Amino acid sequence: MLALPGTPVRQSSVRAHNLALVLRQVADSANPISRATVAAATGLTRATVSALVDDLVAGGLLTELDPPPRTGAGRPAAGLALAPDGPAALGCEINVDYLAACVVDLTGAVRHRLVEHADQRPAGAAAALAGLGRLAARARALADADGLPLAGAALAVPGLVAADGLIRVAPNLGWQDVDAPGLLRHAPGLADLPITVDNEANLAALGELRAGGGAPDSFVYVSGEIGIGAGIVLDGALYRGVRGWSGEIGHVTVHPGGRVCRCGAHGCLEQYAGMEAILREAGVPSLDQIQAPLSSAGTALGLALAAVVNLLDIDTIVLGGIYAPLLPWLRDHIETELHHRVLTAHLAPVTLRAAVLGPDAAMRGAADAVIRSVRDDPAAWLSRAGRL
Amino acid sequence: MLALPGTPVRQSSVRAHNLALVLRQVADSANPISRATVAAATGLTRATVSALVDDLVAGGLLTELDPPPRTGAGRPAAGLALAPDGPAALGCEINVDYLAACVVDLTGAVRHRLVEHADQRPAGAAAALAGLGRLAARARALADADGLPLAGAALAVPGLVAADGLIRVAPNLGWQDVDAPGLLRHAPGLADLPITVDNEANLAALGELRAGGGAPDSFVYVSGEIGIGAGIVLDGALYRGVRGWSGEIGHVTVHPGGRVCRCGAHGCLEQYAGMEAILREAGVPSLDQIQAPLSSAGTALGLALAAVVNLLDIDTIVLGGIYAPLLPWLRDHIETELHHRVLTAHLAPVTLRAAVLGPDAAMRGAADAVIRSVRDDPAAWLSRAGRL
DNA sequence: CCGATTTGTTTATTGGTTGAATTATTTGAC
DNA sequence: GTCAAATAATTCAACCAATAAACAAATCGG
Repeated sequence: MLALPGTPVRQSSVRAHNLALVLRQVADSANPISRATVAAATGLTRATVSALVDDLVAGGLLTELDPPPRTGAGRPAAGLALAPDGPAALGCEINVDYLAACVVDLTGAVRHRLVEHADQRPAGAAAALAGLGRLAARARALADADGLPLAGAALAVPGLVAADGLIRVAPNLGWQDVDAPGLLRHAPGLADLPITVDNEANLAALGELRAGGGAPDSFVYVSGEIGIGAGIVLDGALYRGVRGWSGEIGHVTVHPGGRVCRCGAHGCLEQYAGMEAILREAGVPSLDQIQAPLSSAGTALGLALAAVVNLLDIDTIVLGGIYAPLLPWLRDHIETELHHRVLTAHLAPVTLRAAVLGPDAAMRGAADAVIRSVRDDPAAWLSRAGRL
Repeated sequence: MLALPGTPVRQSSVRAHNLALVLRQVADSANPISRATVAAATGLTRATVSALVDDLVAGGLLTELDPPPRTGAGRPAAGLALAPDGPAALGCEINVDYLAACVVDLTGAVRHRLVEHADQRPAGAAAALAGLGRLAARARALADADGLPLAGAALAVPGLVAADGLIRVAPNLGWQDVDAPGLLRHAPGLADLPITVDNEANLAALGELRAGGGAPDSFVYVSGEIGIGAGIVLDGALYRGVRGWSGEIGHVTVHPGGRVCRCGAHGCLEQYAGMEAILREAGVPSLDQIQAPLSSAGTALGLALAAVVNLLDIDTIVLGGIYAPLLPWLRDHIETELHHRVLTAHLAPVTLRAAVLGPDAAMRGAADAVIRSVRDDPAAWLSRAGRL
């Protein structure tokens, strides 16, 4: 995608697109890759690729490495790879019982990781965001020490986030209408960085898209915590919805007329498959006693996921949060419902997978979102880097 | 969108993009519009716009009209508008009890419309497609008489269609694995035209997107017939799903453990809000006696639509097929469920609307899909027209 | 040591947009 | 009735980016 529809295209947009194309080709290659290979893979000329690579190297996004092992006759290739000292990202997360921040470099490697366990509910939003600001400042200092320039910061929160970053509701934190970007803009660690705020499940889904061992480019990520959220990835891009509130699978009805939910409705998934529901039914949480509640949780999840698959024709479901370790006990129940209720189940299978990133998924996804924005539009970074 | 991500961009793609940009600007304007206005609106130079318009006029996509009423001093503008004699499209539909074809010109006007009522089930797929071929031939003759070149044909069918146009299942026709494009390619009226096949609800949704009085660019179109399908439009584009089978809302569970559906599952929406379900409960179809079944149909619909809104954060639902005329009796029941079950209902309203196109929606949408493809990529038509 | 081979760079050409100058056509003022 | 102002559209030189083809660099195999 070169330009948004509705915007004119000039020659510079061509260059911007092709810079991104070359960068992506290098990023997607496991090993260092030569200019000639990039040219062959993209369809651009070797001359053009050389010129583009020059810009990317000058801008600190690519580095030239020792050539890969020789393979035959001819001049040896110069290896290209993402610059480990290129623009890095600050990924942050606020959740009910912890604050976290991490620094991820352009190659996707986690350079630093800071976590502060503490219940965030008593002190309120302002205190939590102030605490996060301090954590971010520490992370930033570590990045500075490594000589890493920061391209931006992203924050994952368990709630509904508007397009401008305003947190409209975070039920499990008890927050409402919190201006997170406004409060963070003055934090010492974040003062001059572009900050984005997004829903925790959305960002975790992005994290899986990037890091997940061969995640397909359309899937649904289900994040099971106290609440249940989902991140919907369609054709390799997060689908946020008209107002940014997509993925509220926790409030899909699975038993009309069933238990009352915190949201006021009856029979929401959250009341049958949320963490509290499972623990409530289990009593003492030994593995044996958790079998029965997991059966009803799995069935409820399967019911809701069947609706997702029927509506969206998704072929992969990734379970994260508490569901990832529980998947062996949930799988049969979920798959029974999927097979039974998905119209196309007999035409093509639906894959059910556990998330690979674990509890860091949202924070990693937040950082990845920033890294991805640089990788997707290197021209913007180059002109920004030129101005600094 | 200039090029698919992953493809290189050359100067010719710039031209293709800007041709589409100019054409869209003219198409979206209610009145004839001048080159200067297009330039101002798009951000392109007047010189560039002139050059692009020259190509579009030469290719038969635009025509120059008398200027709009004068407004002040200065040379009067030449009015530009879509050419009514430009490339037209053949829209076709096969449904349980009729065949239909229409010719729609570049401006979106329906030039011809042919419908043949007859139950298509007894004779089988080959006979139905042969009948459609004859109908298409008649439509094509009418287009030829008007001097309209045809850009392509699209066919709407009530079933699951694979990416290559193969009809995998059409439950209400009793079809399975029908190679519609293959059978139609040899029909006299369609011999040399590119043919696409798509699901009826998908195409009807596209029709509403174009024709619908101010349809927003993300909505769900629900097509109520014997079966219930949905077309999902996200950000102005049809979302088809990984395999093209999205929108199967008819088989979303609304009463787990409820009535057995034709698909084998229990409690599918179709069993509570499908045409047969409504008529079965109503007995004699007088308006008074239909109140009670509409109440349970509306509630079931609301339940399924609440899931759609919770998952996709859609703010508009368009009801078509039998639901359009029944909306006054359904509205309260649907809205009650939406208000009760949509997590974000109190933050932003969900609009419920009847379709404006009526029973022709799918056929119109089929034609519109072809017209849209020309409008979205005029460069392709120009080079094709040049070769002919 | 020399030809074959592959990588990367240089150079002239081409396609397409831009910006400024130019031409065309009208309104309004004197 | 003529001229100045205003707006629309076209022409033309300059520029930017990609291309193609020739060229330079570096290695292997004999």
